[in-house]
Amino acid sequence: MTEYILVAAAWPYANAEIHVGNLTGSYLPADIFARYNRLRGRKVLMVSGTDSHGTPITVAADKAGTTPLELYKRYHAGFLELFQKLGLSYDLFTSTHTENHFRVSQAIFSALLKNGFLYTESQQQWYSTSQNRFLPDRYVEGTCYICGADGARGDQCDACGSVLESQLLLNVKSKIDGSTPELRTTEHYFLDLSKLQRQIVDFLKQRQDYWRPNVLRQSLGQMEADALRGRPITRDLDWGVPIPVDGWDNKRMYVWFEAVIGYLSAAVEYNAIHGDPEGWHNWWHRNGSRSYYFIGKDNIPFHAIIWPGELIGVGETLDELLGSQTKGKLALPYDVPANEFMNMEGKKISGSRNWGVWGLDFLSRYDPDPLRYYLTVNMPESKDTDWDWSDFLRRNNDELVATWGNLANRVLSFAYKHWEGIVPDPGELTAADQALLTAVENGFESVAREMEAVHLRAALAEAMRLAGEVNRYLDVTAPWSAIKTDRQAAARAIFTALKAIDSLKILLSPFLPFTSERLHTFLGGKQPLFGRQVVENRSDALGEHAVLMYDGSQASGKWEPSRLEPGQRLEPPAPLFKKLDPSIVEFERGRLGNQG
RNA sequence: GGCGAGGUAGCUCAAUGGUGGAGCAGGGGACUCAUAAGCCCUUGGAUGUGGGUUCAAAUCCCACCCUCGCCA
Repeated sequence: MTEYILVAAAWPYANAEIHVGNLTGSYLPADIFARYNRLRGRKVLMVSGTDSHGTPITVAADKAGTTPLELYKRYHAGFLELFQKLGLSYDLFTSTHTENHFRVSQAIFSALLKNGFLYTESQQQWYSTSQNRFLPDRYVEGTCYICGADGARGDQCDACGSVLESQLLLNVKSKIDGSTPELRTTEHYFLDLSKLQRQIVDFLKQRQDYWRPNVLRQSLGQMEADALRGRPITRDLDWGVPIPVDGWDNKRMYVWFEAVIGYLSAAVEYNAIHGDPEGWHNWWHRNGSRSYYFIGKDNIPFHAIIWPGELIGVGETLDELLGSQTKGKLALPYDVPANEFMNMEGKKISGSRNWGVWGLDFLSRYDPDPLRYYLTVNMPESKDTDWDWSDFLRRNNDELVATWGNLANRVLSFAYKHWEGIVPDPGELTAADQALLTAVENGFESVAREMEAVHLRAALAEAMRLAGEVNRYLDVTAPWSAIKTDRQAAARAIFTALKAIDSLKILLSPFLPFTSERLHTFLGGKQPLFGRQVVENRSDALGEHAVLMYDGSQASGKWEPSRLEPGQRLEPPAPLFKKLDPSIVEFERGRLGNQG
C-alpha cells in the first residue's frame, strides 16, 4: 500500500535573510526526512513557501521606500536561491501571495464562520493619523501605567515585566514615526478556541506517547492552566488575504491565522500544477497518511494548538466550499517535531547586530554538505545548541573528511589503481567479509528506526558509526599488504569495502545528498539517486510568483543494501570533501558583528 | 507572573531507579592504501546548588540559581 507523507516545513517570513538557526530548526530536518521517505518509496509531499503578509512587511517596505509586494519578492527570490544551493528538495515552495492561497484561506475562513467557530468583537486600538493606519501593539510605546517606566511597549513593560493592556498606556507614541496616535474602535473576527478546546486536548492526548516532551507538555500544560480564549484573526491592513465577508474590505487576515493554511493550500497548488486537482486528498484525507511539521520552538502553539483547532473547526465544510469530489475530515498533524534554537558562538543570533551565519553567505565560501553535516550533528533536537566555528572546522576535518570522505577515497583509489577501474571479482567471501556486509545491511534497519522517530542526529551518528566499522575492517584485512602476496585476498577485501560504501552512500544520502550523488557516479551509477530542483514562474490573478519544485522522475535511489557486482566500471575518483584550513575560524569570527 | 524545555568529561551529546557512557580533543603505540587520513591502547566526571524519598537517584519529590521559548 502506498504511504503518503506530508512534510510541512515552516514558512520563512519575508523580512529577513535565512540564517543557520532557521535552517537547522526546520528547513534542513524537513529535507532530510523527505529524502529518506522518498528513498523508502513513499509518496512524499514536502511543502512550504514565503510568508509574505503582515504588518512588519508593510513597515519594512515603507522604511525601504518600496512596496510590500516588491519587498516580499526580493526575499522570496533569495529563499529560492538558497534552497537550491543547499539542496532543500521542496516538492513545492510557493508563497502566501497567490490566488490559490487566497482562495483556500478564504474557504477555511468561510467554513469556520459557517460552522460557528468565528465571532466578532469590537476593540479599542491605537490609530496613527499621520500614517492612516492602525498600529499593532508592538508598534506603540509609552509610559507603563503600572510602574511608571518609559519605553513600555504596547503589550509589555520590560521594566516591571507586566503584561499590559495597550489602550491604557500613557504618553503613547508610534514606534514607526514618533507621532501621537489616537484610540479608535475597530471590529474584528475572533477564532473561538474555547469551543475547540476539548477536541484539541483529545488530539494532543492521542499523540502523547511519541511527541517530543517540550512540544506536548507546553501545549497541554498551557491549556490545563488556562482555558483557551478567542483570538483575533483579522487586522486593519490592506496587505494580505481579504476577508470573504461583505463590508470588510479594509481588513485582512492576521498572518498567524493565514500562513499555517499554506500547508494545505500548497498541497492544493502542487496537485493543480501537476494536473491532478483532486490529488491533495491523498495527503489530507486518506486514512494512514501522515503529516510532519518541522518548526522552531517559537512556533509550537500555532502548530500544536491553533492549526489543529482550525482543521477541526473546518470539518468537512471545506470540501463543499472548494467543490471537491472527495469528502472527509482534514488530517491533523501526526507529529510536530519542533526543534529548539541554535545560538552563535555563545550568543543569540541577531540580524540587526549581524550576529549569525547567513545561508547564502556561507555557501559563497563553503560547500553545502559540510553545512548540512554540521547542522545535523548539532541539531537542537532536545535543547538549544551552539554554532562554534572551531567546532565546525573540527567536525568537517576530523569527522566528515577523516572518517567518511577518506574512507570512500582510500577504497576507490585503491580499487581504481589495482584493478583498472573495474570492481574486482572477490571469489568466495569469508566470514569476516560477510560480517561487515551484514553489519552495514543492518544499518538499513537501525538508521531507519531513528529516522522514523525523527531522531535525525542519532540516525546520522549511526550511519557514521558504520563508516567507522568499514575503516576497522580495512585495517584488519589490509589489502595494501595483501596485494603483494595474495591478490585474491586483496580483491575480496576491496570488493567488500566497495559494496559497504555503496550502501553507506544511501544511508548518508538524506544528510549528504550532493556528495552521495558524486560517490554514486564514482561507483559507476548512471541514474541519479535523487531528482532535480526546478524553478518556474507561475501566473495567476495576483501576478507572477516563482516556485521551487522537485522533479523526482529520474531518481533511482532506494533504501536498500548495495547490489554492486564484479565487473562494474568505476569512474576516476576524487576527494568528496575539502579539508579546511584552521585560519577560517579567526576569519569567520572576525566577520561576526561587522556590517557587510 | 503563568506554561514548558534545558543545565552530565575540555567540546558536542547519550544514559527514564540498579557499577555514569560515546564521539572528538589530550597522551602513548603499531601501520602506510588514503585528503598525515585510518587502526589499537589510554588520561579525564562533587551529573547547576541545597534538601527529601529509597536498599539504591543524573533519573522521582521540594526549593533555589542560570539559559531559552511561548503566553505577549
